[in-house]
Amino acid sequence: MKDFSQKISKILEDIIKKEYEAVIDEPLWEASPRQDFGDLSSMAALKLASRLKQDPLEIASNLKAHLEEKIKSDVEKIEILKPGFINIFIAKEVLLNSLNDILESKEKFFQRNLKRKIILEFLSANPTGPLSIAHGRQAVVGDVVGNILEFFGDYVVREYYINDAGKQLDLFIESVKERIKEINGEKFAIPEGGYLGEYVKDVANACVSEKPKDIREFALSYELSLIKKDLEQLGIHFDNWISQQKLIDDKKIEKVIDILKKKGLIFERENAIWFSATKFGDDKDRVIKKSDGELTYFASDIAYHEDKIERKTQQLINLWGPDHHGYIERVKSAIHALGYDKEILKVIIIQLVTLKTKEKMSKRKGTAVLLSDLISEVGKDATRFYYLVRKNSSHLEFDIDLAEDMSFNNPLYYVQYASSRIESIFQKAGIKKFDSKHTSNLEGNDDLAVIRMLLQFSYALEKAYYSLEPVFIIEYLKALAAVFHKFYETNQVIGKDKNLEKARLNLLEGTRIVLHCALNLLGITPAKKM
RNA sequence: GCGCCUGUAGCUCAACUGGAUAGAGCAUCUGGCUUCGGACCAGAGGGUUGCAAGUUCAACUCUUGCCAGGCGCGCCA
Repeated sequence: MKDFSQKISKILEDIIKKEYEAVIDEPLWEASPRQDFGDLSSMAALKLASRLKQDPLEIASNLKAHLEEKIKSDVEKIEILKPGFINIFIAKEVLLNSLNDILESKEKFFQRNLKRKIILEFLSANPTGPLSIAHGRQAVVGDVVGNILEFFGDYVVREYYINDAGKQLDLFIESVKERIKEINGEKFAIPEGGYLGEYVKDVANACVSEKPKDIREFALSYELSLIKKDLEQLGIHFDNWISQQKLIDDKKIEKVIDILKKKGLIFERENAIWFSATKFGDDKDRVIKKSDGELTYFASDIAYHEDKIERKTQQLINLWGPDHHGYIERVKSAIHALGYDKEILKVIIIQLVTLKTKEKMSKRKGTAVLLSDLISEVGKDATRFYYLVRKNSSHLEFDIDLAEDMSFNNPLYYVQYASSRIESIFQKAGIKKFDSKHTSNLEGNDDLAVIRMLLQFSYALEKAYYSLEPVFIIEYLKALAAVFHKFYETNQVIGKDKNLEKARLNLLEGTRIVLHCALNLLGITPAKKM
């Protein structure tokens, strides 16, 4: 079917080239793989019509004639509707062959081999406290985006940038030191703007019992280990942990400042060193070295991005919180100034997360709602699933009651229930192997509807891949589960007709393959029993 | 003041980047269990897509101006 879709776009291109090329100066559509072939042919007719100021119906019927000639055997019928839409109905044989292809190649049927090297930086939360529910969304979305990219064959490096230099960490360490004094019964005072959360006392207590030589180092690794523990709970793994302090120690920042200086993009004002960001599209010039001689966060971020690009990377993807959107142009202008294409960096802003049922959470005094509390409340799979149900740019309201609801109101259960039903039938049928020769016995509308839905997975993946929006996988899973439940309701699998039974077991196996593939991409374990 | 996100059915959200009668779930109402798991399925009602103009064969989608909510505009990170 993937081939079938490509076949049709190829044929359309050829027809257009032959018949209409003289009047078209630019390509009709970009080679965007995001549409199915029906839309593609309709678009061709409608867009041609608007370019040529001709009747779209006429163009559509011309295209139809050519298509019918080229792909007669693959198509049941082609129809033309009102303004100029072309509907292509795939022949049964093509559908059945596709199912057999899925049975044979499993998830490889849907994979690609794109082989871009991508550095995916996400989360990068300050190591000054436990992860919040907002961090959780960034972590899960980042992880799943990575899975989707890898599924299409990209080489993905998952990277966490540790802000272990600068004022925020200093303040945190000061706060810890004051808490240690408190534990030791000494006079103490949390500094202005310092950290007041209960968790600061946990670190302080650990310091008192472990007596580390370097409190700063100890507290930092203590917090990082808490973060890693939360991530482990969610099944998330980072390939690289990049230390900001190390970039400073390695003189990487001096290096990029030198480059910029040679380009005449650095100037001094009010005892500080500035970068002329406005020359590259930013709305203000930015400080790189403060008047007290310290480097800014921005300065090390320039060095960090330069470092990432220098690692022979074709694409940088950063996931940031909504408070960083003003920061995008700043970093891009620096990338541009260093002589790279600023489009190498793609930033995804992950919008805020709120809780619908806040009272349920076992909130610890003085802290925001923690990711770890959420995970222990609803579990890994539900946490991951509900973090993905909205577009990245939309606010997410996490409904804990719904996530815990053991009923069909809960879309995750709806999806998992489909998985359990399939497993249950397999068990009852005692099936071990699937033979594609039986597939030809499928003929009912419901059977074919399931196959069509299986093939739609390609388009869900395309959309998710090119938009970097995992939500399309979720939407697809819900649609697949709905089609399956509908099939299940009116069609018996195990029955007297053994040939049909074997054919339908093949159909269920195809469904299982796709279901598992989609759930695995989301990092959710498919249910066998519920 | 400037920038970003959001506004669609009573509620929570879709709508494949300008396409076909704006669709799902919840809630409401109706029907279906001697059937592989009813944690399901079939059906009904419910809309001036925040408001107002504009662009064209076609606008939830693009442009402009308003209205409402959220966030950001540091020599913080």
